[in-house]
Amino acid sequence: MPIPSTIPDGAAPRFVLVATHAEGDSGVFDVHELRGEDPRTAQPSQKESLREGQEPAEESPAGVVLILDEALRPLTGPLSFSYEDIGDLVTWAEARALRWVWESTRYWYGMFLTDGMTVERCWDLGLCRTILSSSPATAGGGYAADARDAPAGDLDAAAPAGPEPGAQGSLFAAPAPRGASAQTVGREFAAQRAAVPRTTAGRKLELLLAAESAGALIAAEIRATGMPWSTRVHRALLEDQLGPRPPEGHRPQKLERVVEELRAALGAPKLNPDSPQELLRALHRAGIDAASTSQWELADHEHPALEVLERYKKLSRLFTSNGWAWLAMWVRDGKFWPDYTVGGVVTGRWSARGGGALQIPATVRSAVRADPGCKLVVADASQLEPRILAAMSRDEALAIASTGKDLYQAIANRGFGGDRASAKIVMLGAMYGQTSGDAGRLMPQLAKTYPQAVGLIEHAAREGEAGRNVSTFLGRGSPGPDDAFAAARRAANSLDATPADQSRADSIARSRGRFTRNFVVQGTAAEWALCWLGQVRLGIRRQLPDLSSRIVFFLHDEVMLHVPADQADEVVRIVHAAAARATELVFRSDLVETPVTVAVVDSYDQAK
DNA sequence: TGTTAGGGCGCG
DNA sequence: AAAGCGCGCCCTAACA
Repeated sequence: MPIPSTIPDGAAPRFVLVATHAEGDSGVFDVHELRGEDPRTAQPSQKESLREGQEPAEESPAGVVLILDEALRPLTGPLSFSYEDIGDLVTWAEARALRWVWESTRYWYGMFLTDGMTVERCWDLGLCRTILSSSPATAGGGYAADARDAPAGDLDAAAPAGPEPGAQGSLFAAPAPRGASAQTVGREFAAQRAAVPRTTAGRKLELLLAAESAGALIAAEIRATGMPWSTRVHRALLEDQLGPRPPEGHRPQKLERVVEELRAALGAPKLNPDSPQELLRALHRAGIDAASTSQWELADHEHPALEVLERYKKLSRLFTSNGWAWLAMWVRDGKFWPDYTVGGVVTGRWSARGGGALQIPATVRSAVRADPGCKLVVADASQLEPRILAAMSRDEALAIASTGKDLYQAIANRGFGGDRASAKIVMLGAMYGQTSGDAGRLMPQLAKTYPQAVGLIEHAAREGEAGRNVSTFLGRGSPGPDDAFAAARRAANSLDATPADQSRADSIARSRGRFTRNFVVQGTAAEWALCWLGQVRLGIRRQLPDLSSRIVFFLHDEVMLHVPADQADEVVRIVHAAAARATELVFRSDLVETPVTVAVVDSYDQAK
């Protein structure tokens, strides 16, 4: 592609804006309609139906790019590209450290990766829009409304200060066409940049947007790489615990035997143990006075059948959730393929769909194995949430407690007579809003010893109870109260409110308080983890540029890399350094320590 | 027959 | 009666 030759002398390209078409173009699909689709696996019929016109020739344009400078002035006109020839552009842009701006990293970068191309930085407009729309840090909090209501041209005029746009007028002043044209994408990008204020809050927000976008790159890379998974080991494990693979619709032998044992123990020969109703009735008949069949409830009861039931539940879980059917569905070519949704949780955590990627049970982790000559580097941020709370609240006492290896022991030693178990319960209880039991009883002591930390989460709880929103440290806003909250409050405030109305409203308010209380901590921890992950990625790209060490899994505060054995030591160093750097980036302070535990292993079960 | 709600449990 | 937070997935049961 003749990109470089079209750039004026002296111009400084900063962004590569990617869209499906220029205004007036047709014959290419609309990225909005493809969102959520995997370009690699989408059925041909679906893909083709999105193209207006003839058979999709191999040479057909896949989209257009526009090179922009810092002031978002286009340095080129919209240039069509096809998958076949975008490689030169990627090389050119990466050599200049440009940031790729697009609506969906999942879509565009997924495509790049299929063709073996990587990029270093991006701005994911879809993800950033979600953050900006609800962040209290956006100028006046009105980004969403502005973006919707502003007349054409205004958004461009409101772009951040910089060199004035050329006299010929900006491309983005044009009226919005339908679909993701370069003009639409450009206008959205300008609006998003303008929404970030030049304040401390804006600086934090910018970090969050960058981290979220980096996360999107990583999620796409994990999706393209897959997590090494040994079908052989998994099958052996299943046969060992369940017996041979049963015919469709049948229980495996060993599971069936446990069912028989359970029926005998409960004197219920036809019991279906998967039916909570039937099971509860059978328990009652056997003299077990339980209110539900959950393991938590049954732990308080004593009966020979309960040990059998527990064994049944464990094995049944393995069979239904991670058995042969799961293996056939989700493991291909020796890999499990996690499909992440970046920012899929309101707090900013990732969610995942398909295969339960974020719930891989300990029982099957031995099937996650490094290739020959390779290692898994498994790292997790120890006791992350209380450390995050210490940092975001600037609680000096808790910061001091964070400098040891074991935060809970340090808390125990100051205020709880050295009792680690109690210290942990009360700390977790404080972050989750527990009021009962030991957690509730010890709370006053925690509040006295760590007033800043407890004050922060108590304040978040009060805000939530009052129906107001809270925000993470970097500025991700919580969702507002739901309809049930408002309805309950209306009912409680009405003239003929009953005590029941009042207690219901109180209950819902407290529930929201627990949510907002936890939101600030869980959400800020997610931001830290995202920065950590981003720094791990950058470290690998820069220090091990052959890209054979790869991030293959991410789970809230844990990351796994698959690396050549001779790179393992360097990766371990990178992972540690990235954690320290993340803390500096987010909190601009190193008073609180955020140590990570790193294991170099051959299989996942060997980590911790 | 297909959809939805809720119990239960895996992960952090 | 109230009950520590956030998820996804499997199952049954209820309902259209």
